[in-house]
Amino acid sequence: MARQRKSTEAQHPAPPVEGEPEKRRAILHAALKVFAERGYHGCRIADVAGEAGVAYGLVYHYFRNKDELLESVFDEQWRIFLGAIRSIADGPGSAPEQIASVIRFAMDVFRTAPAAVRVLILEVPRSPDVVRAGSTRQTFETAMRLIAEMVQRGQREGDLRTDLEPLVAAASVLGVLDMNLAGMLTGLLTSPQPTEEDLEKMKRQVVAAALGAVLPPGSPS
Amino acid sequence: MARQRKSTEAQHPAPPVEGEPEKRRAILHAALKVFAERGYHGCRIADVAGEAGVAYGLVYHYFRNKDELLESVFDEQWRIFLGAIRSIADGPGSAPEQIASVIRFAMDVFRTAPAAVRVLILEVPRSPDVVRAGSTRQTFETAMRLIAEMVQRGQREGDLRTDLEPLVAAASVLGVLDMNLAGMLTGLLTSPQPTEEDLEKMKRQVVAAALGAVLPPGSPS
Amino acid sequence: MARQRKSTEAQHPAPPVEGEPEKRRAILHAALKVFAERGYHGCRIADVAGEAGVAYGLVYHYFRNKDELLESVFDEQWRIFLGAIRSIADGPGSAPEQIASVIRFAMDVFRTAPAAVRVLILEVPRSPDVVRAGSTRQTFETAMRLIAEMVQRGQREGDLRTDLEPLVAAASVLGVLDMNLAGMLTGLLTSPQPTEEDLEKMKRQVVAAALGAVLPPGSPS
Amino acid sequence: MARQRKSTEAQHPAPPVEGEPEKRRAILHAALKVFAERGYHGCRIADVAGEAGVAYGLVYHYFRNKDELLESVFDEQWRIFLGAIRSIADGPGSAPEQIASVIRFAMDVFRTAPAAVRVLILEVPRSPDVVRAGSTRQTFETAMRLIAEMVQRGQREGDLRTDLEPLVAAASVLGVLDMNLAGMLTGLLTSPQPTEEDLEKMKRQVVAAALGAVLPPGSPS
DNA sequence: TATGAATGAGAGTTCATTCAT
DNA sequence: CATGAATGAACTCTCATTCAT
Repeated sequence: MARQRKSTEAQHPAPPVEGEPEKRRAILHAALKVFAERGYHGCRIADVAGEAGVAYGLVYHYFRNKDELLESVFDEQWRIFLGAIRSIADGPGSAPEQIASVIRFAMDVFRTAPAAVRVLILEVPRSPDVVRAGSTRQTFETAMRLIAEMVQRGQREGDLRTDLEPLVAAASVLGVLDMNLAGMLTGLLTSPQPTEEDLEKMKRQVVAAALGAVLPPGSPS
Repeated sequence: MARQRKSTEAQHPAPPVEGEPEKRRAILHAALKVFAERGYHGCRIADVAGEAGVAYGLVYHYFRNKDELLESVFDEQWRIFLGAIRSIADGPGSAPEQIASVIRFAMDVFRTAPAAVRVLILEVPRSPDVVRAGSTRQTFETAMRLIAEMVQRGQREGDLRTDLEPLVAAASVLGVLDMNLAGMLTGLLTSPQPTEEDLEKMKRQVVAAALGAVLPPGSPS
Repeated sequence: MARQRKSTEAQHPAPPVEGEPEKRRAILHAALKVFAERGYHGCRIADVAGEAGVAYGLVYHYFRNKDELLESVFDEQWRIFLGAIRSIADGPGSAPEQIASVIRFAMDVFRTAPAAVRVLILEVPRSPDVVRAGSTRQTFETAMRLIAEMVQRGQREGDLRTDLEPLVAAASVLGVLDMNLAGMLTGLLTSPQPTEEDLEKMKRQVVAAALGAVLPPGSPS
Repeated sequence: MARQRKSTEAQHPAPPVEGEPEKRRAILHAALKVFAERGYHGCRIADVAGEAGVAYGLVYHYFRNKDELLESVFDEQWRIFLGAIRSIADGPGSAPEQIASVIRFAMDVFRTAPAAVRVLILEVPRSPDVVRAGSTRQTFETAMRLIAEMVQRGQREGDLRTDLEPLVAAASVLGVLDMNLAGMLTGLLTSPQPTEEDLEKMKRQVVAAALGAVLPPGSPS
């Protein structure tokens, strides 16, 4: 299982798939960048091709159409995130510790690849139905369900509060993560180019808030 | 002071401003609906005009262009939400109680006007920069700051945990709310047309999760 | 004959017709101004109404449509010019002297009402066929023919060269006038706001050039 | 020096620039025709594309927008005229002879390419400011200045009257040419499809009139 | 593979004109 | 007379997609 990643370290840019044409990678990479900068509708095929240093028509050689291109971008990014979640879930630690790891992973990725995070956080849930309904939607739900399973285990083991349905708890954890990342991206919570120290402080707080939402009311932090 | 609203009950559709032309209202109302259904880019002026039962050009009689129209929609919806938050902040109750009231208000609005919520939650951040950067952005930040002030008071009075910066705490509360609403809108957390009972249950859980994120670790629910 | 003008002095703005509604005049006056500033296609009914300080629809009360409005503007201005030419033609003086008077009159008008000249010189031929084909065209041709008649008399009386057909001679005279006025309007021949002295010098030269075109080759200036 | 033209013969349609895409030429050619027929505002991009037998969007592949397209048409036509003037100026002959050549050249072009002349004479000075202010304006002024330089030489050499400023003299020459061409175009001076003989007669007369405007008063024709 | 010319449906915007008051 | 809301046809420009080379 070459794609299985055991480490939870942020890994960007995406893993080079052996045998994948170099220009295809370039296009995908450019798409991520342009997409992050301009959003789904503001990003034109011409921009992507230009950014990739590739001819117009080549994009259509590798991708059926715009939607497929962008869905590929989503998928790739999510696959990475999903892989990390799976690794964490399969690894050791109590449910709260695993949830904290997931949050930390996401915050770490933000440090090295804010563009990717911007796409995942801000654009995914806001793309047209074609994309939303496709594999991306499924992938997003998968992430949610993986977290929900963690929660379920935590509830069984008495580490997490039981008055929240697992999916609601998972949504709450991801919501805390999402909105804080959005706040960082838009410069509301940190300066647009935060220092390492800023990021560490944010990481601690976001972990604390996310766990607070799902820990049993009387439990110590 | 007719505009001052003391109740936190959901109030939709938007208050009729006296002297405002009826057709302008119709256009605004139609825009909200079409916008919620199709998103910013999927919604064409022709659709709005059609939905409002009004001639194409009239939209341009009342609004300079598409951006301004949609910004007006945003503003109106946010103003309502903001008004509610202000009323709650100015009213009685401890910080945690006030925060719970804000969440409950938003969940109540969802019951009566899911389209409005869909627009606020899913569409606002995906809109083009013109809109994002305009008054909408400001309005959103204002909401965040109002919650942050509530948090600050709660921290002073010993009701809320002090290890979170107020803005981070506010982002976390809104994140929990946002992601759960998004989950309801997309049918992930509830059926697309949830029953009253479903909604009540969701409301309780979301309030619990949001408060959990900001209450002191050892405090009872 | 109140409209018959014996003097060749520039008379602007146009003569108030008794019984003509004041607002109609205002509209006509505004149309001349806006038209001169923005040209036929750049001039919108809204601009004219705004400039006249009058409601939108009132323009359509007094004029059937845009073409008729602008044709009225043309007509009025040309009627003035035509009236002057007729006065001159009916008055004393040899053909060359009369032609010189026509040129001087036009140059004088430019001094007091450049907007009117701009419309007559630059806008008439660029207008849509409806206008060109209408009374304006006729009026323009009338002016040409009046000059041609002057030329004819001059040829009979031995004051003007006979190797030019009268209409060609007339076109040449008007051409010299037209292009020099255009050069003044665009700032190519004089500064955009020429002094009195500049204008006097231009007047002398234009008269000299125009006459040169039609005088017999060997005649003294 | 392929582009250098020593002959003053009318050369239309425009010279094929090697390496220029065929369809670009077709569009430019169609634009000249449609433009001449309908004028700047009456000519729609769809018409041009249709006339060129080309898809709508291709026009925008080669030209940024309508203004740029039409400015290109202007420029090309003027460049040809300008080239001819330069050739004449650089060639032999006294100033009056050169001026006569310029007039004859223009009249010859009219015979072979009335559309081009219509555009240059009737449309250029009447286009929107964007165009007027662009390179076209400059080109027009260049033509004027070239003639003015001819005049200046003629004045120095005693062939032309000295009581006219060179630019005024140039404007007068071009004015005679312009108004007579306009008269021919509109059918006022000749039938709309004049015979060769008509044209020859017109040519002689226009040359005579134009020279008359600038020759010393007492000089023989 | 790779290129970029070519296509054309679609959307936003303008503005002359009408009409109820 | 006077107003300005209401209408909708027309036109420019964009951009995803195709295709010949």
